[in-house]
Amino acid sequence: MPDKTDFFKSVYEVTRLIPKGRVTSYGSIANYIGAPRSARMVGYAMNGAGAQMPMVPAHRVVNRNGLLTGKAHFNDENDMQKLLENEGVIVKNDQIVNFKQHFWDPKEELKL
DNA sequence: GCGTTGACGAGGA
DNA sequence: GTCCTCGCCAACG
Repeated sequence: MPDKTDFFKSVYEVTRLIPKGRVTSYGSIANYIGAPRSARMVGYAMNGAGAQMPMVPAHRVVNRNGLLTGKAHFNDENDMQKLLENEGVIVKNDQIVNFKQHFWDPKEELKL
């Protein structure tokens, strides 16, 4: 019976499970952990992603639009795009190209 | 204790 | 397709 505080922990956990070269959306994560209407909390939880150990690959998490909305929260805005491109994800104008192709849904991939 | 903000998403017009 | 509104709930001032 996870406490409410485990919400953040669950977010970090799922985010770490994102395969290299794949991305997902806050809503998908929220939906997977049982908070389909609390996508904002996922983003808020990501606020401490860089403070986690090991670091949570928050750069693989974008909004449903495929837009790098959280880039501003990284050490350097270019880092997020750079990291994604380094993993094979093409980013153009702060937006992921072929987003649907790189999309990774925990509900579909992890199932259960 | 209260109002505002926010790395979002879904639904309606 | 776009634009607007509401919900969601923790953190901040």
